[in-house]
Amino acid sequence: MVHNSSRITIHDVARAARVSSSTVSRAYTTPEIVNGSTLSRVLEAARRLGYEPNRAARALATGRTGNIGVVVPDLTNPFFPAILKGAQARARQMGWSVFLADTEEDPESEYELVLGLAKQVDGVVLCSSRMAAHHIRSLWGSTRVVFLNREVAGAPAVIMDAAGGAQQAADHLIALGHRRIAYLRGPSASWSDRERRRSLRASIRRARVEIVEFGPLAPSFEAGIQGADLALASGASAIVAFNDLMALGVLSRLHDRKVVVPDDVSVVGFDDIAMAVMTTPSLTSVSVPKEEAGRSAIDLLLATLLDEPAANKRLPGQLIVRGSTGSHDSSENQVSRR
Amino acid sequence: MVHNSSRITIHDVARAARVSSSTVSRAYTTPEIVNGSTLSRVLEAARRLGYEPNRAARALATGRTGNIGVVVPDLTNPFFPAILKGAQARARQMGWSVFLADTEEDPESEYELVLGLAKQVDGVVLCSSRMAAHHIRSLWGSTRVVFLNREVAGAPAVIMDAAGGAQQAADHLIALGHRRIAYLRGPSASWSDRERRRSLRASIRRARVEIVEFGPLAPSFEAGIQGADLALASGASAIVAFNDLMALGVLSRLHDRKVVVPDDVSVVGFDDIAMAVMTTPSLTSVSVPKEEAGRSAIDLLLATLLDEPAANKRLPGQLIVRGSTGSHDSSENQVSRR
DNA sequence: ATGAAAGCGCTAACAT
DNA sequence: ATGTTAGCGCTTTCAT
Repeated sequence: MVHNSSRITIHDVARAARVSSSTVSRAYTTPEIVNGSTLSRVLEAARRLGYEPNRAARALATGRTGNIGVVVPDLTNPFFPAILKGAQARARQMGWSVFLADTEEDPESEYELVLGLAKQVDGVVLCSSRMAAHHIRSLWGSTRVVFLNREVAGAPAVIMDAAGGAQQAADHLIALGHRRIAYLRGPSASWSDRERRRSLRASIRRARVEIVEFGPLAPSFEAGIQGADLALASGASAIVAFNDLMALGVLSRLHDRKVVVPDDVSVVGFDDIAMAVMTTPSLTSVSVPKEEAGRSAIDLLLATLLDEPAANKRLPGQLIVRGSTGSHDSSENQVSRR
Repeated sequence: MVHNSSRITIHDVARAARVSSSTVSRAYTTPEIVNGSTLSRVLEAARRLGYEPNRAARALATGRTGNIGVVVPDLTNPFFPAILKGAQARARQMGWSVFLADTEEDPESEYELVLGLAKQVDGVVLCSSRMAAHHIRSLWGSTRVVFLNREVAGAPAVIMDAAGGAQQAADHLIALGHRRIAYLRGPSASWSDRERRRSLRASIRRARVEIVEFGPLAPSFEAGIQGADLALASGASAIVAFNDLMALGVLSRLHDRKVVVPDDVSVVGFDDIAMAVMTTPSLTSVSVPKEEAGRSAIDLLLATLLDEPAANKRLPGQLIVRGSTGSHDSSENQVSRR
């Protein structure tokens, strides 16, 4: 019976504070233009009554929801919860709520999903988006979009320097003496995958090594198992996997196949386990600041939403944050990884 | 400039279909009471114009948001993303959106958070809630609540038979010959932890074993490391950890301390890795259907929201789904784990 | 079965 | 600096 939520309205507060409802409204939206004493009177009354603005009403009146969406390919991939955690925390801190969506690694449903989300949010963060380019373009009219770990011409993005990581991994393996390195690819629609392949191939020019690629593969534990077999069959002595989940699959498979010859096989994943050398199971982790990335994405999105200049800025570490407008030469985007 | 979202309203559709806006509204909310031909005419017009009801307006008019909140202690704990994934998928499938919140394992902020969420959602799913009992009670007036892995008298809940799992683990270890078993406790506010301790202690009566407890500890990898040291110092030959994350920490620590004596130490965690025996690193996983649990929680919540009887029902496997009203004797709640 | 009209709680011109 | 007035887009009596 009792609609206990948001029971008391702006009018109740107005009455209690002996002002009009507009003043109460202003006290919340533009406190700087209301008289100091009236302001405190209103706020006090609101506090006393336990008033909280009704989000739906506000959304209807302003056209802004106060919500943002975060879209990930697969929540089960440990890479994304960390990002999501950072994003959610920051959003809340700024007074925004986050809607969550999991695309199940499907580019098509990612598009549908975001389209649906668009109606309930002011903007979305697309993490490791697999969306087709033309869909991305058609999205632009519906809502604000910030990408995380995907570069799209002219779109604001937070990226984790995938190329730099791959290069670092390759150098590491080459230094260990590996001359035939297998790369287990991720999803074909993955921007990070393209970057890593490019970077890996570039290392061929820097050293006498061979890169053998397998895939595209699903970014999963199971695919890692499969990839391990492929890689071993190819005679590679080192394996670079698209992400941690695959790397773990590789490790598991190597173990099952009793591949324990010291320094024989190295495995590298790209999330937390950036360096996982089989024979030294204490993993050297070159951890990417995922929560930080999530937070940055929110900051970038909010900047976009508040129509602040969204100035191009660079954050500490290997994160690259870019506004949508900046014309950036490529050297600017190559931030070395430390 | 162009507000591309939800541009066209119910009136546009009404005009196009030559009916009143009320009829259009009815076509969406109570199609059964509108004439078949008018209905299809309206729907067709809506489709043609690409009409989508405005959620904010609907929320304002009805008082229902169409959103539900899912609250977890820590997204970084791999246990929760899986649940969340299931929950989110089911919610979307039923036309609901999910708001996400991470409490950072803090009971106080969990309460504040849910209180905040309550205004934007029709109900919440509290996963492994650490909330104080009196806060839970005071919440009842604000929003509908369904618990996941926590029993609260009279509250609807989906639980994963923590006690049964612990018993199974203990029996397993006892069968292996262990006589001094360490239990690394989880957070003190955890219902699952209480259940497991209770169940573990019960095993003392079934066999001549000793249970030594350590904690409460944070449900983290780091705490697992710490716990491993404590357990080893106590002379225990088997370690049961509150959850997978801790178990992994234990495994890591044991490895670092070169505890590799065959059959010397066993480690058991409770999430995916229900049975992880050190000397047989291929983990025997008694996986709990986490996504299924998430889905069930949504189903239960929606049933509550739709004022359907929320009949007590039991799902396949070790999941126990309970409505809020059922007076259940304890034997009913003890569902054996398979 | 359908239409007319009031109103959900808030914001945003437009006065003053 | 504050009050008045119209809506925002939908649902929902109440008529018909």
